[in-house]
Amino acid sequence: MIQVQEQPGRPRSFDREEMLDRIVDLFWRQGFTATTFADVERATGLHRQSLVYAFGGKHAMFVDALRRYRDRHVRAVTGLLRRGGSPAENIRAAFDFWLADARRTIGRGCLMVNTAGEFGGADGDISDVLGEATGELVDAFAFAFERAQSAGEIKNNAAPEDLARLAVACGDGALLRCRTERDPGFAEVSFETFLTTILN
Amino acid sequence: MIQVQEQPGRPRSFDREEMLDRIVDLFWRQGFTATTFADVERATGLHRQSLVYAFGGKHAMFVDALRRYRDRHVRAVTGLLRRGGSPAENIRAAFDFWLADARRTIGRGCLMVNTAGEFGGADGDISDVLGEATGELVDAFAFAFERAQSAGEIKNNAAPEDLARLAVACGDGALLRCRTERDPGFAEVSFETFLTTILN
DNA sequence: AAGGTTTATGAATGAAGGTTCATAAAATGG
DNA sequence: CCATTTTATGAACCTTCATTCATAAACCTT
Repeated sequence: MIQVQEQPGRPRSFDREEMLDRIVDLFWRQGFTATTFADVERATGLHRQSLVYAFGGKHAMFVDALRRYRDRHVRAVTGLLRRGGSPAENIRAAFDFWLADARRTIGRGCLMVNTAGEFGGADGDISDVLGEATGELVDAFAFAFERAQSAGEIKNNAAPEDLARLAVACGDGALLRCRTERDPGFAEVSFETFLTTILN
Repeated sequence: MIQVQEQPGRPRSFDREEMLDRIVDLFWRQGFTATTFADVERATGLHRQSLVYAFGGKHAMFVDALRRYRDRHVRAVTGLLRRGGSPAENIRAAFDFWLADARRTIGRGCLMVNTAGEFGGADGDISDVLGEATGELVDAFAFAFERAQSAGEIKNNAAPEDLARLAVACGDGALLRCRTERDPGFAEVSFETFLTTILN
């Protein structure tokens, strides 16, 4: 059971959130099935049972990690897209964020993308997180594209939601390539070509 | 050991290629790790040891399946792109092929994309097949884009190789979405938007 | 200080799954 | 027809791995 230290009892000797970050990295690198409890023990320095107490089993732990990844990475991008100022600049900033992330995490790609490939629609909890994250991303891009069109920053007159889907498809596909290749060059070129083609 | 029936001996009672097609479907649906030998036995109706004789273990079997998928699906697309006639039409035909495939194989996406997400660069044999397939695809798109530019069929003057990478990123990202969602609408919109934006 | 509650640690459990062994069957060649 | 080779089938094996049990430790409340 997942406990939250409301009742008296021995206090937790570690920072749950910090450990969750390490677990995110682990799943990000290895995927769900390839990651064993022994791996998590090694990465966190915690005992197996402590992990169960804190996160409640491997599957629940993974869903937690996925949600945290969404909070840290996906919502960072949507935040950029929903800023004020120039929407075209925000769109560029979103892709730049992805690129910076890719350069910092060589060989990992995107946990959402990797998980989609590994599970597909087989697992309900996981599909929910993936679907929500994609929806948030598409909505944020659509918001920015609509503003960009209104402001006359882009000529392309396709529906903002359609442009948004194309942007997400391009992003996901490029980040997938960042998982198999150690060189983010594919993503750099894809993004740059997308931006110069769509923006202006 | 993988044998080829050159020496005398009891002949194989099944069609190896036909069974490989069923195995491709299985891995395509479930991925590598989630697919068990019992699953393969069920899908093929063969005995476990017969599978080992014919394909040589789970890993080798998967690599075989991946190569077959490349032959059947990836090279179908590159074939379209390398046809004579209108390169713009060929490019559209490539995306149409992907769409038709997606409609026929709901919830599966693309085996190459799924595998990239599941393994990343962890496995040498698999990475080789994935890398080769991506390379062939990018080259074929670049070939078509270059011809399209020369023929004046598209205005976009970005480097053909760059447009090719963008096309592949868009394709992969959309097919990934076809794995998590049962509706290929995301891919339809992404492709259509890409084509109307890039082609003329 | 004592009871209750939560965490820490070590060990055991039990199932799942890929691989291998062993024997029978079916074909070819001399 | 016998030897050899390959496939077919059933069973056993052995590792891996997630889960659970059991006991000690730490903290809060009364």
